[in-house]
Amino acid sequence: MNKEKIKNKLTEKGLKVTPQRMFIFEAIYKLNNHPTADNILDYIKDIHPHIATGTVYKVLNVLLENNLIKKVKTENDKMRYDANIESHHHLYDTESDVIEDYYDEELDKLLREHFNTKNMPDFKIEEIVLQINGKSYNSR
Amino acid sequence: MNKEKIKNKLTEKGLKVTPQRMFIFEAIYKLNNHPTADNILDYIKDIHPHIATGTVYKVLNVLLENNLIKKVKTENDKMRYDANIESHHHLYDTESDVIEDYYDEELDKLLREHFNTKNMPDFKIEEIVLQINGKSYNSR
DNA sequence: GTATGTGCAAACTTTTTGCACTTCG
DNA sequence: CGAAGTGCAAAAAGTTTGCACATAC
Repeated sequence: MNKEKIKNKLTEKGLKVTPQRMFIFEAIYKLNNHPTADNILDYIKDIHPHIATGTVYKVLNVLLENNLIKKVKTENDKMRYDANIESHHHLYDTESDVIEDYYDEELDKLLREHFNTKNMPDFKIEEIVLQINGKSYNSR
Repeated sequence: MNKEKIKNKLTEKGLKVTPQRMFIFEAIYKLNNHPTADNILDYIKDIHPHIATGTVYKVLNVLLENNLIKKVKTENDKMRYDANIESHHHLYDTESDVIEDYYDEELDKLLREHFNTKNMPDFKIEEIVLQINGKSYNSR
């Protein structure tokens, strides 16, 4: 995700393009492992020591309100942010607290079919997110 | 869930049965709509005004560590507690922040079958929780 | 030029901690 | 009786807010 694209995303939403917004938004892409506000703050403050904590939170909230990023929460964990706004599922490693994105079109199709036949008159589904808890054996 | 059963659950885990633990645990059952710590505190303090906030948090953490209750988290929301430790899914009303439990054996079977055929060598699944986001039209 | 955004510090909310005292088993 | 639990108040985390100043458009 390059600077030009990030700039366009801000402009499309009618948001002013400020340096702070640019590098905070970039940071979420770079820290692609569902960073916490704290991760983002650390990363940013290394490069731009003068940024205010309040500004980072304000920018995160503006990006959230404009659907440019998402929030992710898991049990035993604080709020995290995700620059990946496509619909996707999460593999959650219960030991390390690492969240990995999980895509599975076949599964999504299965779910769509299941809930189409299922009659749920009281609830209008907008989105289904699977949280798959377990242990990851990734060599990292 | 009666007092005797709650008492047994504590004893089985080798936990001392104190009045505080009894009525905090009971409160989570009674406030069955995935209460926050704050909901629990309000409820308890009405009946037992002398209980300390710290004690409630300590008891909640003891119950969690002993798998007697679960935590539930959603985006845009604070931590909640759930006395229902059976595996189940959640219908999350994005407008009202209400979480309803959702059971669907057929769906669980579908998921089991799907992930059995799916080869995921790097990940050992322990539990799958669907968060179904949408709008509830429940007459309440 | 003006609406919008930022920096800063203070405040707020939620949760944890340390320690003396109390209670369960 | 001794280990474990509770009460209290202080502190730690995480996040929000208000307002003067700065900047994008």
